Amino acid sequence: MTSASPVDEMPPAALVRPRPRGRPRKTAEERDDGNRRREVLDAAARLFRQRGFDASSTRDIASAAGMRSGSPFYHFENKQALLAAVMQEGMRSAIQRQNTALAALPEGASPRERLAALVRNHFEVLLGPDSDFIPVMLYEWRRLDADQAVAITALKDAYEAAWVPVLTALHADGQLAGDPALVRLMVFGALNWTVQWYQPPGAGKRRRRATLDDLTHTALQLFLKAA
Amino acid sequence: MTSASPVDEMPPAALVRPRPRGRPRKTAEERDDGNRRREVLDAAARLFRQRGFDASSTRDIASAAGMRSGSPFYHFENKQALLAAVMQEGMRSAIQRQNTALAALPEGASPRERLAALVRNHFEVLLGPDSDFIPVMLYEWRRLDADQAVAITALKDAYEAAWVPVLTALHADGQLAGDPALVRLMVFGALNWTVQWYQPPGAGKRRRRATLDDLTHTALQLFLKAA
DNA sequence: CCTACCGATCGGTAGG
DNA sequence: CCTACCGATCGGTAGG
Repeated sequence: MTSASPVDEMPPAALVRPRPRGRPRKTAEERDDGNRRREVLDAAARLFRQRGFDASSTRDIASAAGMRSGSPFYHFENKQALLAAVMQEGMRSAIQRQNTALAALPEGASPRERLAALVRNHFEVLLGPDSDFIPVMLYEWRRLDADQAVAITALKDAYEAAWVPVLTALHADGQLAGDPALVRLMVFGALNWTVQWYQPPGAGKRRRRATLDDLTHTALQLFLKAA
Repeated sequence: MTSASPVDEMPPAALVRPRPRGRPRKTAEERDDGNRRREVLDAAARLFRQRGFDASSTRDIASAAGMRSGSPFYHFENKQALLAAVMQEGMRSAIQRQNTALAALPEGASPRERLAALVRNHFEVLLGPDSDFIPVMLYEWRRLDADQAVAITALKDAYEAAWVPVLTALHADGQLAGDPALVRLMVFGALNWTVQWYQPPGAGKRRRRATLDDLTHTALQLFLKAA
């Protein structure tokens, strides 16, 4: 700009007149710092997923969280750290859900039943409610720096570790064919790619759309040999 | 900027002294417009794949093609049109390769052999030499406008159309299980996701890395039932 | 295709 | 967390 726009960040006139210290008062709960941080995180996750990291400005995120443009930087050092936080929160939540899903299985659950639980939970994490975080992790890897990538990779490895014994058992049992390392990557590919095309069965349903149970069933049919 | 940088686009001093009309003369072949356009396209594909669309500036692309910053706009109306051109060129080439691969099959090739040819060709298109175009198409969809998306979708549908009868035949034959529409999407997911992790067997091979034949073999093992 | 720019937007910050 | 702002970069263009 040749001369910085003088009304760049002026608040609405209604707010500036009786000098209400910037913003309407929030309740104690809303003003809690951790809470506001969480709102920034949620807004960032949603925008990063919808438009991508680079196409989401920190101003967009601030606005979506009901803040002024500079305020996200009170909670996060920079935009990249916000991205890393979205990914970390996504993985933390995903690992927790996965542990819960596995713990809910009956004692002597078969490898097949275990895989069904893992796949179903994975679809929930990718496509269910509050599912913006993990897709961001899957599709915005490149924006992390080396240190951040290491930290997130550790979480991702922890998440995937639960799959290894299940896939190994199925392979040993003849229900899953092919080099297990490559098979695991391809299975995750088939599952993760749903983010690109899946649309939940909403109100405007011309044809019947697939549910997450449908996806799970189809995936198991596709991958596993014996019934 | 408060005052536009005055040396913003100055050429190197060596070029400015005896006034050689900006640039060293190119040979007739290099000066051909279609050729230069192709160089822009190739540079854009490579950068869009490596860094993503938004993270690749038109200046980066110009520089990679040996041009000044404004020159890509002589060949393409804007950056988005350049992206669409990358995708179109990718699909044009992919469809041509696929037709060639199918035509090379023996007369009575089985559905299994046909699938192997399709999968192997798909890996070539995704991961082989000159494979920047299709990954860009897969991962930069969101940057297209509605009209561009329609045009590219038509090409993508044409490419995928060749798979449908093969998958249908395998399903009818009991070699492929699950709802064919969902199965097709999951198969493409498993294949397309390789872009995220596959690294070709290069010089620095600690362990032996998978070849495209390995990937093809594993994919068929994973998806198909009977031997 | 280069030169020489422009207007807009963006990430980020000092100070309160 | 808001105010008011900065420096940098970016897509794009007129004219040659």
